[in-house]
Amino acid sequence: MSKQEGGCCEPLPEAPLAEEQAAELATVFKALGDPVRLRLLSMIASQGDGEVCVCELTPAFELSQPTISHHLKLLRQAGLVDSERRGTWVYYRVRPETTERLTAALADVTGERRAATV
Amino acid sequence: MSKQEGGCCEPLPEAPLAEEQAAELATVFKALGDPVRLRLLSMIASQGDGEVCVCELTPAFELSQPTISHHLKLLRQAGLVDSERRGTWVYYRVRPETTERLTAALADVTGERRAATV
DNA sequence: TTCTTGCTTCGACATATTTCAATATTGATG
DNA sequence: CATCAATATTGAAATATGTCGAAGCAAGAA
Repeated sequence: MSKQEGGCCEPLPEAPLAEEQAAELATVFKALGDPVRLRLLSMIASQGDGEVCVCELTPAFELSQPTISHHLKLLRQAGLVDSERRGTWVYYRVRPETTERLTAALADVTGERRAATV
Repeated sequence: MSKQEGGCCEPLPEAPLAEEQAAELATVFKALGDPVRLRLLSMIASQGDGEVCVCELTPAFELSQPTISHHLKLLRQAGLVDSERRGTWVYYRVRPETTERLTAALADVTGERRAATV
């Protein structure tokens, strides 16, 4: 007799998203939670050959070079991109494993169940 | 003669993601960039009837009730959830328009072009 | 009305983030 | 070797964020 139609105030039986997973996911979303990093990622992803040199990215912003470098580092730490040095230049590319897992996780969190989370 | 295979250091011709859109998107991703908010959203989304009372959400965390309220406010401001008061209780539900647009935008930013952005 | 319950808002504090200038590092070149 | 060019790292300042306790507000009950 404690739970009827309008029933309320019973703690949810199970947490759909575990604390650990939430913390991990949050790190990635946090990396996307900045306009500069979003544009950087978009620029990297939209290159046909999948690679972009830092020297192509930096002039697209009215920010100092160290600032861009810092944002790229956060994207890298989130696992969203990878970097490789070739000669003097450093090239960044998207890491599809991460973005695909992220897409799946987003669908999961928002309730658009589409496929099992990898 | 200025752009060959190993060519570099030419600023990208066009920004794939405009500054304005990036700022908007970043707001939503920023809202997801916190473990508590991710779990809140997940809890709201995973309810069969699509609605969850705040009183069901709060006890799932070891945080003060005002803190939970604050996180819910951020989710609401990001357009991810909606709230409605019924009597003493306040119910939250997911806003599918936003989550669907977000999914499309994520695919766009990460290069997984799947469908036109709504 | 007054009381109680559920939730939000306010004010404050500690921590995190964003940004830059200065410096360091790495690799190519003279 | 010395020097230059492309990135990264460091250190510091301004701002933003997460958290709490206290106070405020709305709705039902006595």
